[in-house]
Amino acid sequence: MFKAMESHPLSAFIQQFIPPNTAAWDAFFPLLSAHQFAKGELVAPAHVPCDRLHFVAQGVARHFFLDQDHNEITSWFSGPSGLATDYRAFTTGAPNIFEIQALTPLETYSIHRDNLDQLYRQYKEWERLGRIVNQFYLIALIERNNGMFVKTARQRYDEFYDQHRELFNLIPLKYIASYLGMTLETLSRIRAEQR
Amino acid sequence: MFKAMESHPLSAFIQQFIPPNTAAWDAFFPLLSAHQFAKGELVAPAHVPCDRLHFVAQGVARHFFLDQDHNEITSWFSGPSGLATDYRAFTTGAPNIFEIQALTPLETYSIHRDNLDQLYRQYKEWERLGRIVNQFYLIALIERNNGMFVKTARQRYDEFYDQHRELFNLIPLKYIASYLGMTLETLSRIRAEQR
DNA sequence: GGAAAAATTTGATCCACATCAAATTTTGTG
DNA sequence: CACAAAATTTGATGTGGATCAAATTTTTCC
Repeated sequence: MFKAMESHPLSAFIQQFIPPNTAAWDAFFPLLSAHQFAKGELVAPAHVPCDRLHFVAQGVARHFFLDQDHNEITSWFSGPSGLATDYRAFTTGAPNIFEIQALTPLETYSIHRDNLDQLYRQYKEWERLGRIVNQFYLIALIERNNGMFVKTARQRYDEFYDQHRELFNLIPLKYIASYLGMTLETLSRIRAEQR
Repeated sequence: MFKAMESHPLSAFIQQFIPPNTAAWDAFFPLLSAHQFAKGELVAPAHVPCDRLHFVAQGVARHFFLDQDHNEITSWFSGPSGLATDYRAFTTGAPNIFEIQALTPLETYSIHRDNLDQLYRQYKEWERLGRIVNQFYLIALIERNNGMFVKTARQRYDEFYDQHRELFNLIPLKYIASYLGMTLETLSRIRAEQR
């Protein structure tokens, strides 16, 4: 399927954890399906059990859910090497609460839950990769949490801007405002006073 | 050290993931140290690299950090089977940002990072346990995050009260207020209008 | 290229919750 | 027990950011 396995879009990511050309390595790639999503398309519809884990190879997606007033709240952005899946739904089998939308043309590779479970069972290296990826996201979330309460809208914007300058001019500000827990108007005013 | 391994305070927890009386099971218990902390005591001081993972056996601890104005922000509570460690510091080797304080007399068992790494390397079952524990906390945090922004102070209180009634009358309200992202006064007024 | 749609800005007003201050109740301790 | 310290409540006032309403700019796409 891929002549040179090393050239698969996910190789660089996996290689951080699993040595190439081992059994654990080779077992993975044949299990992947490739997907393309147009800008605006949904990777998975809401309220449906979700059994594929999508790795982003190209593009940016946002995770969002609907609050009690049916406003869309953006909770995460995923770029290359990120995951475009409601992780809770995928791991627990519960229905999707989060929807994932392509914000640019999006290219993903997905693996079915059963196949991933199989990898976990068969290869210690995959358990390890799973542990480390979970750890990575856990720590990222702890940091995001920290003081989302404590910081002013201004501070949250400044930190996000420093970290993710590349997203501005690529995706609409309304999603960034939502992710940062403020209205579009507040974000606009913060950016105006900057200039 | 423990005559009947099954009676160790962590047995019930570990048993969910690892079958008793296997090599992976037996390897664990001799690596633990027991600790006692008095009410108010710190499990680990801030800004010091932290190399032991503490499992709570008895009591309640809080995780907190200092914001830019040197206010203590409570970010998590740990009861029995919970972890009383700055997980980020423990896993990455970075200095502690979070401090952990015993809110009641606290009993923990701790394992050194090197020994845990050893278990991970030696036993697939431990990699698996690590993966699942990470997954569990990740999902818990995703749920906490969800809409901490979106919900009113009132809603956050109601949900927390339903989930953790046992903490009220056990620990001071100021820590709960901080965890819920509101002032002590606001929490008090919410509780007053309830009655 | 030009009209429609989407995104962004700007302005006026409002409110949930913070802040500051003090009284009251509860808890811990010599 | 007593009293000092800590916790909680209650009151008065202030404010960051929400909400509502348009105007303006940018993007999309026929």
